Amino acid sequence: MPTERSNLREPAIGGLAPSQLRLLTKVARMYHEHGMRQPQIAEQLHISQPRVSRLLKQATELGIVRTTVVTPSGVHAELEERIERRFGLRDVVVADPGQPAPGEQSVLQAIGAAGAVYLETTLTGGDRIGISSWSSTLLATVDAMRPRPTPVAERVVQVIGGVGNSTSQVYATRLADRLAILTGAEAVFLPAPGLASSPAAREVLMSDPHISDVLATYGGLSMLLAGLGSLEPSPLLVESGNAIADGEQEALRELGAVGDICLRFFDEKGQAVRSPLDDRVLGIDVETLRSIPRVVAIAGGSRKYTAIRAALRGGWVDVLVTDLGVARRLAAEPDDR
Amino acid sequence: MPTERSNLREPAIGGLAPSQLRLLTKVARMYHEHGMRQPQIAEQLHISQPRVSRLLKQATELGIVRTTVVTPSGVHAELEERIERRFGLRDVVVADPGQPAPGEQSVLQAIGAAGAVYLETTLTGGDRIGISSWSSTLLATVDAMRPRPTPVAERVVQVIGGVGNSTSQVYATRLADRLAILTGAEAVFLPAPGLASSPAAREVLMSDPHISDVLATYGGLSMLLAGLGSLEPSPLLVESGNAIADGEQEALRELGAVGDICLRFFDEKGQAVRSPLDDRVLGIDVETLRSIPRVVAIAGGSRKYTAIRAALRGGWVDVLVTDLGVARRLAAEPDDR
DNA sequence: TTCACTATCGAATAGGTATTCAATGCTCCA
DNA sequence: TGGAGCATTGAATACCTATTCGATAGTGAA
Repeated sequence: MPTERSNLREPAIGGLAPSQLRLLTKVARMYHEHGMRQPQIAEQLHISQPRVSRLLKQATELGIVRTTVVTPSGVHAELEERIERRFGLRDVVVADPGQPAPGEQSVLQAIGAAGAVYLETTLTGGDRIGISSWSSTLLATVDAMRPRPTPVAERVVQVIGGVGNSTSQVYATRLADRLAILTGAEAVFLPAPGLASSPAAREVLMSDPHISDVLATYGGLSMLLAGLGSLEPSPLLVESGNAIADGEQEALRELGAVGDICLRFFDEKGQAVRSPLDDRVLGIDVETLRSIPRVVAIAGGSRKYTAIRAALRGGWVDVLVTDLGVARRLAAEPDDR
Repeated sequence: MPTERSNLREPAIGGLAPSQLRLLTKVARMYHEHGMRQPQIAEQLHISQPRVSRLLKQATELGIVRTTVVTPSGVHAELEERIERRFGLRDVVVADPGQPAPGEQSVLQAIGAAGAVYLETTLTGGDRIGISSWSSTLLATVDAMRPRPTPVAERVVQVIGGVGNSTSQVYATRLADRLAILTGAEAVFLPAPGLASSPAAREVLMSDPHISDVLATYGGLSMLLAGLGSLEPSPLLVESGNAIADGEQEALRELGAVGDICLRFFDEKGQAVRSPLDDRVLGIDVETLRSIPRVVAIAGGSRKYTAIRAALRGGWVDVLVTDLGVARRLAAEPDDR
């Protein structure tokens, strides 16, 4: 098959003579269909290995070799990519509750499972994880995780105090505890309410070494696992004794707040909303939060849509785990950047 | 690297959890479509480079990533021209499976890839495409298409209802859906069975506005993408629950039918064969079908030879994408016009 | 013919990927 | 409960591929 003479007039498809095309297809077949290595092909055709490489490249450019990725049904790769691009996220995971109009419970379960898988595959060791507590979404996530015998994280730190009465405070630390057990990490609790009764009370608490020591660890976090709060009443918040009084919620809404991450509120555009509440929150501050390399938000359900969108717009989040419904709406958002 | 597998069904969820599939697809797209290097992907997804390599390998094995070598047009130019002239076609594309005696799977892949290239090069925008569903050939075609950044078609319309059980009905719409996504077009589905249980049932269905609205769009199609059916049992038809009962097939054969396009049957000479079935088919009718400016048939394999020849003789088709074996036989046909 | 320019080629090697290997976890059976 | 056997993992690395770079040949103008 070696060389042909350079024919004068040939139809020339793609700017190339058919003889060239035949060589291209031949090499492409040997490589892609017969699995031959380039040196083998080179030897058989009496050409050099770099030449084979160049021919293959050319064949790909000309579309003679085409590689396609078929998205299996039930996987929403395009959707995820669109959201990643639109909001500049590192990773998006879309969980499919598998029902046309899923209830909150199904959504919770779906994103919980997806979040768990995400953590299981991406926590490989050494991470210092912050976890915002009291979110039923995070609870669902942690519940769906399988215990790892080998430590896959160094430390799990509670970045927000407990909320509400002492019962739910316990519950808040439980989340951090569970995650720590599951990942084999050391757990660091924040033995304090998430919301002090006054700025002064917060100062007092923060001067307690038990607490300040914990706060000092926030700077070294490599990852934050957070739920997103919406300013609609959430079942859990209500249950846990209305951490944020109705009046305060109202005030926040009037300031334009639509949601929060770790009790730091933001408006529709994702801009931080300052409020008197800020000085009573016992937890990670905005600056430290934003300096964490990987902030993973797990949140879904139409009730939280506005909050999720705002969090993405404001760049509060690097990785989002959400449900199909929210994902579709996010993907349909006009690009406002 | 053995490529030979009798993988005749859908994307092949090889007993894997959806979350696994999701990751496979994600990695595959990052690598093959976005051209990212493995270390990059590893970093972004917080997994190790060897893992990325293994995931890619697995994705290839599962058929999520498929690489095909397409015969560039022009290699078989003479053959193509001869068939065009003999049967008065607008265009013929001959795909070379590249093996002396290719199995159905190789033929499928070859003509699928060739069909994909044909579509990619001839769809330039504004087309309203009808697509006949449930054809494994069309599936192979759509699977081999690369996504286009700009929309190249206006609308993709399903011109035949689904066939068989509800599972394969979904599968039928998926084909239209995929094509719509790939071309950036709006998808219009026909939410109905392709074959009603009785003429009366068909009437009822057709009076449903969801369905009649779709039927009304058939008149404006600028192009039809169709498979060709032969009256030999096809693996897919059998699998999807014998849409056409054996007895009916037999009856059709006795009427002289050798094949169909969109469930409209024709005999050896390409003449339409009227049968009781006609009044049960929910899809495009013969007259509308024949008025479509460009009917592209993608079909190959010796099993379908008689049907293909008949379709050409009857002038059902303007463009044919087929395999080398069929092409050679077609070119050797005596001119009987 | 000569010269300048460009295209093409292969040796060397940089770059990227797949595999090996040892460690560890899981499953199943005694 | 213990442990044999199999599966999975990432670090190290062998392997394979793509690119660089200098050499050579073709091309066209003077």
